[in-house]
Amino acid sequence: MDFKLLAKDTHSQARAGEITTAHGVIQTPIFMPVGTVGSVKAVPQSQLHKDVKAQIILGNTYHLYLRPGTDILQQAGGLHQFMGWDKPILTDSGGYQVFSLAGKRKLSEEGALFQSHIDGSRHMFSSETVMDIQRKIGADIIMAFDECPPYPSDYAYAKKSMELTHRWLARCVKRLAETEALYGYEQSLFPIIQGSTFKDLRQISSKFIASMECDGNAIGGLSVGEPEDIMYEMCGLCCDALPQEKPRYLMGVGTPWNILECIALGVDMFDCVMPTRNGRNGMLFTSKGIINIKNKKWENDFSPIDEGIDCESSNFYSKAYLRHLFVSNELLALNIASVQNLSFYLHLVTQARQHIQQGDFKNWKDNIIPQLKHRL
RNA sequence: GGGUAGGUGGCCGAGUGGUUAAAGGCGGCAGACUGUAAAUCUGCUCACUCACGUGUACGUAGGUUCGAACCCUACCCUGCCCA
Repeated sequence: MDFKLLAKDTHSQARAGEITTAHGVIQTPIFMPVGTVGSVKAVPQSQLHKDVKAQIILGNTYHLYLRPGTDILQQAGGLHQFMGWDKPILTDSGGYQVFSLAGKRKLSEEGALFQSHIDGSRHMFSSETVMDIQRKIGADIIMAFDECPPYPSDYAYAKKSMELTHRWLARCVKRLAETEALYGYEQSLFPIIQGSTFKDLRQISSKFIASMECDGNAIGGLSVGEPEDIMYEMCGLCCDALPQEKPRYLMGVGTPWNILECIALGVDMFDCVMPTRNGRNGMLFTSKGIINIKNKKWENDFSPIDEGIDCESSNFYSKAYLRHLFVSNELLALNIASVQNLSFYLHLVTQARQHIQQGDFKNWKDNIIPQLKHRL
């Protein structure tokens, strides 16, 4: 994997760059749609290409391991082949499931003992198993196994958890070095900064993560319920401590304005379930603001969903029609809303990139954010 | 004409003397959702009042009772069966 820094904003830390992987180029800053189980929910691969213009998508190690399982993925020749996606893929390690499935797991030095949310069966996830599974999935970018502590966490717990994540990281790096890619192309490991909302822990973690000299670095443990300003503070602090010449990935963030603010702090990559999940629940992100399409006020609004972006379904279908599909529980609603939101997110980061290259990103961002937050 | 079952809030449907402004579902109106256990979850949904509360409500009209959606009488209406 290769990262080229192409431009820097004049009044912020925002950067424009280019990541080159075995499956193609990613122009940063970038938003990566989440496709947990090998599917960006409700959106076919063809639309990810044509309408959303996704450059890279996410998969999840924990979920793919449980279903369809590594045997099937290996037989298919890896996740790219299996799902018919020839652009880059990033897999999360299952570290987030250590957090979100907290009730179904036991932590130890060795790793996390999970109870499957599907059938209750028990599975041990460790640095080694997670690296091996990600070899079999075959994503271009793979994530280190980490613990994502909840918010709020007390200092002692946050420190202990961070140190565990660091020890797990060392094991991930070692395991990856001892094994080979299965499908003939390189896989890059990204380590993850933790440290909850404590500045000194974030500093320590950033330094440690950077010292591993991986191809890129990730900021984890944010957007788990903490106030936005704390998230920005932690994010900025991590970015400042990370090397310039490597991509920075802020995991799980966020709203459109979160993304712009964090681009300004120096983040290059984002992922979030918000555009897809909230879309399926009737919340639309558009270039004019936020729409709850189930609300009665859209009943007879026959204007296009969002004319501000270059996406066929956003221009073709009306708000009134999409509302009708939601109210009628029609499956097409889920697709249109998800495609709208993802297209908007990708459009937003593309615009951000252009403004960074022009050097006026900060000004543009400050002007556009009130509009992004505006509820229509 | 005879018999029989039944008429409950926008709809369907529980409830058969007090704890019932009336279960539950649907429909309706809002809100939440941030490395996906999520096509999910949470409120509200008779009227007036910020609220305490008050007033109307279980086909209609009477009656019994301290007290009725629930018991009695008459009437109206609906489904089904027989002529």
